[in-house]
Amino acid sequence: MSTKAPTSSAVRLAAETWESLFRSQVAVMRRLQAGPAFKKLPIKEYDVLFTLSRCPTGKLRLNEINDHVLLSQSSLSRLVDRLEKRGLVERSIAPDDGRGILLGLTEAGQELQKEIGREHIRDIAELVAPALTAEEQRDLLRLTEKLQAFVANK
Amino acid sequence: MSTKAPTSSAVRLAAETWESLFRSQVAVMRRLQAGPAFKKLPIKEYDVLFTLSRCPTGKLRLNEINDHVLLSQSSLSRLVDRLEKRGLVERSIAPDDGRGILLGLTEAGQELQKEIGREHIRDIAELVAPALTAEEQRDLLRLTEKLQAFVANK
DNA sequence: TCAAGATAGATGCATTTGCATGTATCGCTG
DNA sequence: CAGCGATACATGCAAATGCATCTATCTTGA
Repeated sequence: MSTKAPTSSAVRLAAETWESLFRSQVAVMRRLQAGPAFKKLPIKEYDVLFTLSRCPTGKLRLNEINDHVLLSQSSLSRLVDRLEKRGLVERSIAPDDGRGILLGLTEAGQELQKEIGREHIRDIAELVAPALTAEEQRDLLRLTEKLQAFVANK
Repeated sequence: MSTKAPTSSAVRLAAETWESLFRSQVAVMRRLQAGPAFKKLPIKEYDVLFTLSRCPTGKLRLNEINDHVLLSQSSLSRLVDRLEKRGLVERSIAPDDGRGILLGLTEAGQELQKEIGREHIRDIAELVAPALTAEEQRDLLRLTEKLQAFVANK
């Protein structure tokens, strides 16, 4: 395996790249979460509904969801409590693992996700589409996917 | 001014791009904040020290700092309280605006920032540098800067 | 120049978060 | 197959966060 020391310029480039990725995410997120759609439901809670809506089976384990969001396990547990109290999701015991909890959207949860989602995707498009050409967006998509894939397997 | 309606594929591309940018940020941030350096100081508090350390004058207004972080004004105010109580920063009144507060690093704040910064930049490099080539990193840097610049002036 | 609205930052209070820990189930090993 | 460490999720509690509001200062316009 390769263990050559990184040059200081390589370290600097990586740091600047991350810094810029991070700040751009902050700038975009700030705008998005200020949108009127997120008066109904905080964006972090929406994100869980969204994640469930994208899942082919319609149900996900809490630990799988936890990998997608920047929240501790206990915070996610209580966030799901809130969603459940509002009747937007339902917990059920994972059939293949008695410790696990499967989370699924209720009818009301699906509807609210779609409703917020329509506004949200419009806000995203207004912010991102005019900032970068289609080709630049495809590049950015590819690079962030590659970065994420690497980080996930480490 | 141009007001042509975006095509649905353009909307979809923008949404996927943002989603990927966001998830990659979550994945990287999760790793970074788990680093041992952030036992000493939470990453959000470090970020304020870092921002101050990068500033040519060494001092910044609270509202300027607030633009860089994903925190409400009141949360930043109290975060700065904590930093001040630990002797890492000092508040002073902005000379040109009696309402404004200038924040600067103390000696101890500079030292702690450098100390954490050394570990932090190493973690970043270990995560980002092997994931993307130097050219890819330069592309990602350029694209996220462009996105951020657009969002900032909107 | 002074009154009215705007802006910067601080603070009370309810909500959200994370850490440490608890409970239950799983999987492995002897 | 019994026991023991590991894993999944929940919960008590202290700390952090955001919203609404407050105070102080600035800016504008009559």
